[in-house]
Amino acid sequence: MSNAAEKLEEITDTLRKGGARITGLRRALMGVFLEAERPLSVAELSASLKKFRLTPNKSSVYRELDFLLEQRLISELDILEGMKRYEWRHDDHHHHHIVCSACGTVQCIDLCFNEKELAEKIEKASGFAVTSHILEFFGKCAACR
Amino acid sequence: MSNAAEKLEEITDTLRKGGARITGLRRALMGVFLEAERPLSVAELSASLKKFRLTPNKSSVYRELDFLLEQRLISELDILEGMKRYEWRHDDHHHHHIVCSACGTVQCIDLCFNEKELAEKIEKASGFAVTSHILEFFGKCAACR
DNA sequence: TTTACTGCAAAGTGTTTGCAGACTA
DNA sequence: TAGTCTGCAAACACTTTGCAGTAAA
Repeated sequence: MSNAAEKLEEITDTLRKGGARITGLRRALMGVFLEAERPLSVAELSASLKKFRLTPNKSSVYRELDFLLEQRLISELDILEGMKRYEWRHDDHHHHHIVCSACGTVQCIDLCFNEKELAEKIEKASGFAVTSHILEFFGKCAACR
Repeated sequence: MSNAAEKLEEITDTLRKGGARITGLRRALMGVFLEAERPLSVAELSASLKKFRLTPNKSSVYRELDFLLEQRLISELDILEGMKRYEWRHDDHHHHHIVCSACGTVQCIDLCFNEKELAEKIEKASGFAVTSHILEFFGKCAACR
């Protein structure tokens, strides 16, 4: 399906209207993100970019990630790895992750858990106003078991 | 209450029997942890140690944390801060945290949420065997609102 | 042509390691 | 005394920054 390609064109148009330029790195990075179904580390992103015959400097990658974060096109994830991961904000769809402690892979999962109820309880009990949360599971993936 | 002091003596005895030595840093660090009711960063730990007139080298602190982790006396927490936090394993009591994005403080909270049920669902759906999880809330604490 | 973006090198964090010396038991 | 622990300095991994040059529109 060319759904990803269409989406990419739509986004680049918007970005251009905002004064941004669509460089090879930018287009390629967005392409990688749009196809990925899990959060990627900077190392994984750089590796994927090689498929586009791009070997950008790591500072460019970090700067591009900052840009995409500012545009709220991707989000940042930090889970006990000593490095961050980034994932496309597909329709801003909230979800959680399962992290395999054997192979290190991070996958996305949909879950319904009583988050609103919990946030209310917390606010009543401690006066803490919850604005967001993270819920991540660790264990062994099917392949590693 | 001298509960903490008693507990400390009990632990040091056990550690000594295991061949470990109870140095000033070790005793002080355990003291800080036993009194803390929230996860502490290395910087916070070092600051607290000054109260015991101790200004240990940071590598000693990290090594001591490794030791306490090995002994399963503390646990490690990693949440979008670019640094780790450590907390005493009070009776190995599982709990979660609320992180204030204004002042950066991390507090512990007790919660009952359907974690076992969720783990089962995940296993059925993806074959992923869940062994642990983290659930952290972000927002503004009562003092910062 | 304008100015957003890039590469390079250097610096900044948080953390780890090797080694010689200090201190607990 | 024996062996664990410590301080120091240097190295580490990941990330950020300054600056001069490149390229998108």
